[in-house]
Amino acid sequence: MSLDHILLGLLREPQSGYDLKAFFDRSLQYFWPAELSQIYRNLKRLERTGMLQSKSKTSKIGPDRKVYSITKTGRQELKSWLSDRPQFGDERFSYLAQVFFMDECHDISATEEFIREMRSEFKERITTYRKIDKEWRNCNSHYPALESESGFHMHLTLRMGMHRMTASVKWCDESLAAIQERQKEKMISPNKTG
Amino acid sequence: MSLDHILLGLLREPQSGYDLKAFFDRSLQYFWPAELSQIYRNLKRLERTGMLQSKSKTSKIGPDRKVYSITKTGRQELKSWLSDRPQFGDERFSYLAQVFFMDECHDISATEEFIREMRSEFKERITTYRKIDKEWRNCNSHYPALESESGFHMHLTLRMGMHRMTASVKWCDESLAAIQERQKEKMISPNKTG
DNA sequence: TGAATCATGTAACTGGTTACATGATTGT
DNA sequence: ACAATCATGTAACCAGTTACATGATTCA
Repeated sequence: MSLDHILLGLLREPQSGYDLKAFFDRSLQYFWPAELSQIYRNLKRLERTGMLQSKSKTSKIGPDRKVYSITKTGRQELKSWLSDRPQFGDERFSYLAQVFFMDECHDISATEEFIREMRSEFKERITTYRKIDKEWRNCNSHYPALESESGFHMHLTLRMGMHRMTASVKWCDESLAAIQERQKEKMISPNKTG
Repeated sequence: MSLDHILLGLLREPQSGYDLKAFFDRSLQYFWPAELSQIYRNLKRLERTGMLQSKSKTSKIGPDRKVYSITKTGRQELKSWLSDRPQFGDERFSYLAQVFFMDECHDISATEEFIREMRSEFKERITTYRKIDKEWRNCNSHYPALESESGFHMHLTLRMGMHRMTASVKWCDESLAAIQERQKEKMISPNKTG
């Protein structure tokens, strides 16, 4: 179960559930979104099973917080997950399913508009990833060098995001061009399509 | 809920649950995997809510099958889903989470091996997508022209898969090169990393 | 004093997986 | 006769979402 392992990974630095949520929303959410309610639930279970321990801490800012940190058992479990083979085959993309069936609309300009919206989302992601990269550079002077080990691996996932989003934008352009090309052809030699 | 809508989309051609599962495994599974048990459950609900209707058909090969087809209400629901804006923000990739935390292993060659396995999976996907493309070409002489409307949209999603998998392979090569580069540097001027 | 936000949670629900049950048909 | 596979399902479970409850703290 990935969320459990992600929490273990993040809790090498002791943190509260609230802090963890903030971190998810700043970076991890792009490959593993999580809701606060679920984070709290899983933290509880991980403590019950001995993977985590917690203590209440009063803080200058805001009410008391429950700070979790990883135990020896937890670290073992984390390592065992990391030495698993890469886990594929669970990816779901609603928006691709939408494209797949969009001929039902019998209106190619609907597809065009849809792809333009996809394009702008992908572009925005690239900007966001660049911003995150800058933030991390500011926090850690070694980042993204291999010597700052954690930084290096975090950087790798960001690069994957950039590669994929760039490819996705290229796909949008290719698709929009194909649509326009074929519409031109149609105007010259019209054909039944319905 | 995407699975419901995907089933509606597929059932423009009347089919049984078993047939649908076969189709999922041949193509859709790459952006929306589904188990038989869940397909049957959702088909039942879609019939109860008037989106689908079914009739038993005896077949020459094998036992009776329950063939579902879409109703007017179902088609309306399908169209309303297709005219929604693209739905983002639900994507989950366990293997990227694994990379993100892999520094915990303190063993860069583990990362290397992991990325090599990713690479071979991505390569395999490209081959698979090409195979599917060929199959579809054989089934429909118009494919992937815009005139064969459904074919065109199906082709678009395949192209997205190819773009993304190609980009992912490039990421693997870039990452492996970075690791090797940095290991060379280390051998010349060794540094503490733990 | 009252709104915003910090912080932790619970309950009900929906979506998806795994394991199992059942029985017909086909091929050896 | 037996195994494989065709075909439909149920039950128990696990993961994730949405809506709501609670109360402290901060700031205008």
